[in-house]
Amino acid sequence: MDIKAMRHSAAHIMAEAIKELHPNAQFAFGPETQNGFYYDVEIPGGSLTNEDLPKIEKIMKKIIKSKTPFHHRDVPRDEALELFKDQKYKVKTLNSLLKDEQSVSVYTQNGFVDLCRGPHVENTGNIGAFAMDKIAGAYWLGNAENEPLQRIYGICFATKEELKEYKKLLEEAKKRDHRVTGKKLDLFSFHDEGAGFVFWHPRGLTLFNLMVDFIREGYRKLGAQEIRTPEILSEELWHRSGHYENFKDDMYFTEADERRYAIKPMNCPGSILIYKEKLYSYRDLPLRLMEMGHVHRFELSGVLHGLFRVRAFTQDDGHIYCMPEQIEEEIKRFVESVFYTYSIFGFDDVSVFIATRPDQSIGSDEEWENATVALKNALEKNGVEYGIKEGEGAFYGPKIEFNVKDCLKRNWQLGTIQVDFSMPRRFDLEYVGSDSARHAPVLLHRAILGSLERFIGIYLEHVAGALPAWLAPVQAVVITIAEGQNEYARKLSEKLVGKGLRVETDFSPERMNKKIRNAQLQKIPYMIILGEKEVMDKNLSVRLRTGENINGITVEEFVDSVKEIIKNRSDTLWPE
RNA sequence: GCUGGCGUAGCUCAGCCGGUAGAGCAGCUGAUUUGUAAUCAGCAGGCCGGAGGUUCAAAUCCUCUCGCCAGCUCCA
Repeated sequence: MDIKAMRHSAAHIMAEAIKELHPNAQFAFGPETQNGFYYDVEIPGGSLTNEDLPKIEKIMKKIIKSKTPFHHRDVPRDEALELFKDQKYKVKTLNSLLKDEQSVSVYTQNGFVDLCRGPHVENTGNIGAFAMDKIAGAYWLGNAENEPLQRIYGICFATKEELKEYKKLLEEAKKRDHRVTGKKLDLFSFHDEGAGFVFWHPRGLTLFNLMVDFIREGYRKLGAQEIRTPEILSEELWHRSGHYENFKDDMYFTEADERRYAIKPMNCPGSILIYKEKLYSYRDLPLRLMEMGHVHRFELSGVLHGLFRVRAFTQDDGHIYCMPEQIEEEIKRFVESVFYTYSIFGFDDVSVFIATRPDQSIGSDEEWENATVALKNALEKNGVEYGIKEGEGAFYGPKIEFNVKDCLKRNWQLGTIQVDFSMPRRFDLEYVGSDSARHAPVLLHRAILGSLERFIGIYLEHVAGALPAWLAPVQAVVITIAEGQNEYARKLSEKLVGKGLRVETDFSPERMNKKIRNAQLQKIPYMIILGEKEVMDKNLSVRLRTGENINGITVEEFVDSVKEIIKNRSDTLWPE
């Protein structure tokens, strides 16, 4: 059965139910979604509330039970205008989107008529499992200047089992919320004094820095050299780069000595200034620079969301200056690096897209065409399958996007590599070719994780806070059973720290059980339990976070095993 | 930014058709010295996000403001 048709049909049934409750309800659009459907409605002089959802659901069930057929017919536009004369949004649609159509498609069930292209299921009985979900605000045509509407969401699946599974995933996602994990594991916080700005706590910053180390290592392997550029640069620079006219509303500005400055929302202009420091030969290219660039963007208050959407973040931002014929090779190397990096984090389901020219953009048609073809060629020659995202490129050039699926099957866009012919021209970038003439290099913008902050949020949810040994801010905690072992524990801990491990001790006057519980809640990978026995035998009893016990090993055996796990960036805690 | 909801102890939350605040956990103190996810008891802790207003009286009602949450829109 076509799940899309089913969900879309469910939207019609919901509309019929709403019309039963509110005969004068005005319906806008009601499409299917990834997990169900919604319908945008306006209740003249009133509104729907959460209490209405069960009522709607009840009526929908009745309609489904009736197994009423969906009738399809094509009617002339004039007739449709008459038919929908009481539905102002349908009339608007007929007079805009469908204004050139001779006849339009109409579906009817139970006397409820809707302007709709279809397709639909045969009858209302063909709806699998559904549930009303929530009510949210929306606007006609998604524009806040237009009429406010209410978007009524439902979820719908072919079977009850799938619906149940989906609800379980939602619950699981709620449990894994990185904002909660961040608080519980004492990683980061947010404060009213700076909405959208992350405060990294000691443990969170340890994680952050370990991530940075790993990314740096990857970029080094790609032959990139790290730079750092200022966060405040003159406003004029941003006019030149084109960022000002495209994003001035989303930028922070400041002033000093009567000169206007912008807090950088992007790293490329800074990198470009370094490139312009000297004249490069074609032999120097590709020149690969990278920067852990801290950028500020004045995001709308309503979009802020934990680490996912912040107003200041760190990009693993790379800029490659190369000749056009080098693009393919650079993309090839980058793609390999991206897949490798994601696999280390346990993201094995990666999809690739090419995003093409958006409405608001700079550069000539020819440049866009060339750049887009270059991206396609690079992917095709490397056997990478990809989809197309029409009009979703950057304003200066097309891009390849890398999406991963996490363990809850949610999609996240992470990495990107973008071809840019525009910026080099705007900044008069040059290199001397083998023909002794000066040419403009191509600029490739690339990022593997995109935003470190956002990636950490995604990853925390992916692993539910249980960080692998190589990333755990505290790798092991030494837990004593009685005070008598504290001195020995202190020495042991110091020894382990000396070996390069991140180890803490728990000397709190609590029982061992409580200390273990606390360590478990902190998701610390290794708990070293010290009692009289271990002190006597000079060996260790290790409890893994998974609950498994490794008893009677020497300190050396422990260190070697953990170091091997860390070196391999393994997601298991103990060697096989 | 827009629509709707929310803001009470360090944390999670109760109290809210008005009569100046409560629980659990965490913290502190004392007792307990304990073998793989919470020992017991006591103590302390809050200008109820901020500013105005209504009222004899405001955590509770109203206005504004800041922040958070769910969406919309946006994302170089």
